[in-house]
Amino acid sequence: MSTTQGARARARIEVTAAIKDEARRQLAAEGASKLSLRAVARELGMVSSALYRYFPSRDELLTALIIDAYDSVGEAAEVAHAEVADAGPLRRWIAVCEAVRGWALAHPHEYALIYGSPVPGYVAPETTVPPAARVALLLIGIARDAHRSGALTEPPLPADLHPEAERMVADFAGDLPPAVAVALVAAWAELYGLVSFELFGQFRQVVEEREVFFRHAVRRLALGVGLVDA
Amino acid sequence: MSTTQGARARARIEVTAAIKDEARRQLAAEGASKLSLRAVARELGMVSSALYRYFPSRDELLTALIIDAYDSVGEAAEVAHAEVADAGPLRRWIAVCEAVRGWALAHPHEYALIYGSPVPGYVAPETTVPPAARVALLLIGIARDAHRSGALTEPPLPADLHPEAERMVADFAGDLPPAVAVALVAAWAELYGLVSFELFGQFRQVVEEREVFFRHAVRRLALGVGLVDA
DNA sequence: CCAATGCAAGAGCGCTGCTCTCTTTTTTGT
DNA sequence: ACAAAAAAGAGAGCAGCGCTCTTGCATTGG
Repeated sequence: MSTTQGARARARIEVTAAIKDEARRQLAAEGASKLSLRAVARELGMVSSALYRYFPSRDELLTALIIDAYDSVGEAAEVAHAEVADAGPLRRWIAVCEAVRGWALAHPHEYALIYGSPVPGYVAPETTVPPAARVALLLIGIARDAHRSGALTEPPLPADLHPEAERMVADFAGDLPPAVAVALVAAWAELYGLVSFELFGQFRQVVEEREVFFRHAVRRLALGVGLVDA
Repeated sequence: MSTTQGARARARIEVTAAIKDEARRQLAAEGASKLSLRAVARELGMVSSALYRYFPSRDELLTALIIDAYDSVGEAAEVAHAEVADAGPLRRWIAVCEAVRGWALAHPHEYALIYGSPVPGYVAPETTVPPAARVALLLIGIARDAHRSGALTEPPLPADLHPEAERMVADFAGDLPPAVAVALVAAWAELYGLVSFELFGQFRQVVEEREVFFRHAVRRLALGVGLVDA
């Protein structure tokens, strides 16, 4: 039934994809704020108003690109992780972090779109949540495996964070120790601090050997979570 | 001579300030991308073209706001630090970090302007460097004081980062141990990762008790730099 | 076969940053 | 003191933007 459900439906899918492709091209070339519906339409040989049959607004188009970007960085991290799936937790952690950094350097504007300042007044719809969680799930998985195999030393946790930590465990950290859940969330945010500072130019004239610096920094993040040196 | 160097010069200073004030108002209200020269001029009762006598372009106006924002967060951090100047390094570190977070929560759009995605194609001019360094200098100063008083344990530093670390020390870290300089830079970036994730909504449904979580996280950052528990 | 639907096109609204020209006002040099 | 020069404001205008509305055409399903 879905094989050939009319030339119209097929054309719609193709045009939608073409719009996203061209929009992604412009995004990569000039950045989100220069992404123009009219320019996309022009490049595709259609008139601007026709584009509204596919995306009800510029924000909706951006949302589609955001989801794709989350999926793209998530997949890059998953692929890099799969390549060292048999290695120790520390090695896997570093592989995921370096994959995120590599993807960010290769797709700076898409990175800025998802981890930079949110478009003003724009609230990400629920649809973006699952793809956004892919990298985080990888990191959680690494910690969980380490925990199961005994290669995890619990970091300290102050008393006033116990309730919060328990909630995190119940919500998404599964069978991880609460202190590890808290440390993971912090390390996750700190990882993006490192990537963002490099990408947004804050390391200019401060860090030169960015590759080795990053590797060292994320290694220390892993140690902070409790992953032991393998 | 500079007391009354003509009504014209004084008027120019006042008008320039009024433009920046109104622009900051709009920035705080709607965000950088909605800041409009025409709207600023309208609000000030002038015509849009007149504004170009004071700022040659929208980007230049934004740059002025960026510098002010760096100074604003820098001063907030310095004030908070001065209030606990006699305390131990850890306490001072936490005070600075919490001041940054507090400022960011109070001025989200200005924070996004300086630490979010850079305006596409926009490269910050050299003028922005000194104000941007104020917070970093505070953190360096805390580490230096701790080092002098012996309250600093050197973190580990892999061999391949030694040259980079030496360069950092020569460039801006003064008499700090190289390993501390590297750890400081990383902690600095990680601090902004924590603040950005909270501000840009990545902690939604993940971290609820953001205040205590943040305090704990930056405390661990300080420990990672080598500041010892006082 | 024909009515209903989907889609593209075009015109148009109000907004934007920015430039150019023209007039008025203030400062400066002789 | 007065003319030349510099600075500032006003207004029109250009090209671009997101978005809406109406109109004609093609495809589709009953």
